Amino acid sequence: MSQNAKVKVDNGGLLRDLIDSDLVGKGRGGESTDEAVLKKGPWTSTEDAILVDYVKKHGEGNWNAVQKNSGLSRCGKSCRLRWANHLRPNLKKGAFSIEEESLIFELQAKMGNKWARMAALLPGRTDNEIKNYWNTRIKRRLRAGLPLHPVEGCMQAVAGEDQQNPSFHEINTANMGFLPSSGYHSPDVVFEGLNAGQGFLSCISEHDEVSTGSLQMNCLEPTQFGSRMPCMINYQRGSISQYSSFSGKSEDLFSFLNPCEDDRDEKIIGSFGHSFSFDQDPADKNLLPTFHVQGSHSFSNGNSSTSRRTALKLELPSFQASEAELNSMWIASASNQTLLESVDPLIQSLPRSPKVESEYLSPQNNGLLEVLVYEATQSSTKNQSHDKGSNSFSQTAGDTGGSSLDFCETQLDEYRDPISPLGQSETSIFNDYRVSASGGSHGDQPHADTFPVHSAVLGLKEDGLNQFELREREQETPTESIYTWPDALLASSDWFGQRYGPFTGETPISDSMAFLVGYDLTGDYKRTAEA
DNA sequence: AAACGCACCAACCGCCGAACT
DNA sequence: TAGTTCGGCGGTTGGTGCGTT
Repeated sequence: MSQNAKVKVDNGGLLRDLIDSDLVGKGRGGESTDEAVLKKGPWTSTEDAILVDYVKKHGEGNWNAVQKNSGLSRCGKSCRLRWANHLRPNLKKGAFSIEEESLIFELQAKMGNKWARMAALLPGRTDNEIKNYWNTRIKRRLRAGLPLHPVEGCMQAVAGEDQQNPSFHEINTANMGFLPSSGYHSPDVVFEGLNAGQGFLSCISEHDEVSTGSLQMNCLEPTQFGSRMPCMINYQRGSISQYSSFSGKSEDLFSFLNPCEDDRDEKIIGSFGHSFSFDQDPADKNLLPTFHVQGSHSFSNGNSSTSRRTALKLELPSFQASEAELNSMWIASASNQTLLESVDPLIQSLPRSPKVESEYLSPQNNGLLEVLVYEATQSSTKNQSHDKGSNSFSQTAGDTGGSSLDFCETQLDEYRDPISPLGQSETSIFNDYRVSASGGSHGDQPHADTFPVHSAVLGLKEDGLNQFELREREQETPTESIYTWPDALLASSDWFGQRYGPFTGETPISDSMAFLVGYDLTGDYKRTAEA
């Protein structure tokens, strides 16, 4: 039986068009052959109809049989791809929703380019779709000189991965979307002479001897933000110079922090993949340096002394950032009352709902999510509506029941597993926020200046915000905490404040974020800018 | 109006692992 | 156990439409 005849049997009338066309059974010379040259190129509606019809009859799978049984001059792979990406039911067409985009960021930061796995967590989306989206986004961001991931997202994700994989550099470059080395080399020393008020180190308490404004970032070049792990440094109250003894080793791995003016010759040395903390002995006031392997999440917050203390956790970018961008990042945090110190206590007070962490609080979302919000608000609201609970971040953690992404929770659990590095990566940012038991009586009180920003990024529910704000306004004394810098601050200082201009009530970002969290950010941003 | 660049998307290609013989 | 087949995955390419110059 000729191939065309077989086709007629399986597909009936559908075949007539196909037979008349040049799709089936024609070789290069146009003559029909039993060994037809498989067609390439775009699929026609006729071919689609044939494939759909075939799958309806025979089900998915055994794709190589499609060509034999249906007469489609397409290879099995092509059939499978066409079915999976375009013809199968329940495919979701159209632009990605903000919810989906944020999930893609999170998943990409965790998984790398595991598009198929991501697609499994995004109902109706295909791996090809996600891949295209990401690649397009990468191009756009690279051209704009923007990081592919929010800082913390990279850090946390890679930090977790690094615990398992001995070569986190590979993970970084492979999974985190770093710039190619041709454009930005990845030096061992990736963070040097950070300038306070310019970027990633804005989490220093105002009442510490090392104020935010006393830090100097001497060198901020894109090349210095190579594909490396973030540098995390915890220090306690006291001059940084006290810790200069730590600078002796592995300088090639260490980055340097020059605490400016009065401490210019003194450095905090941190290494990527590791962290130092300086635990103060309450008895002799000596600082007891401790070394923590990053990923252990055993920063000094866990066993902090009761003495008055301030801690800095420096989380350096593991990806490229333009100087201008970095500069802008610092601006918002240049004041004594930094964004970071303000919002960090908030994190400590965040509800620890896994759902919240997953859907809203994921470090991987921070930063880019704001951009997404911005872009979304700029382009259209086609994917969002205020009362569209299933697709809105304004919903609370407990309100996500209708979300199409709910089912992802189960599969995402593997990434939350506290044993899993992924799980750690997701939760560590929160675990690291601890308030000193003594000292300020209100150590758990967040600063009102910026926590709404943080909350916005983190997706806190409105009533929580108001509670925080009320408490904050009742107690204005500075907090004593181990400050960790969430990437949300990047978002607030850079993505919001600079890239899109100072926050005003009219900015699309503030509006959109207010929309997302049901909170008016205007006043908070104004305060921050004025600080 | 034409040329150009860019974004987006669909599809292909090569590799790999699992299943099967 | 080795070879083959098949399906899946990720990287890449090519086509198309749109905006800009």
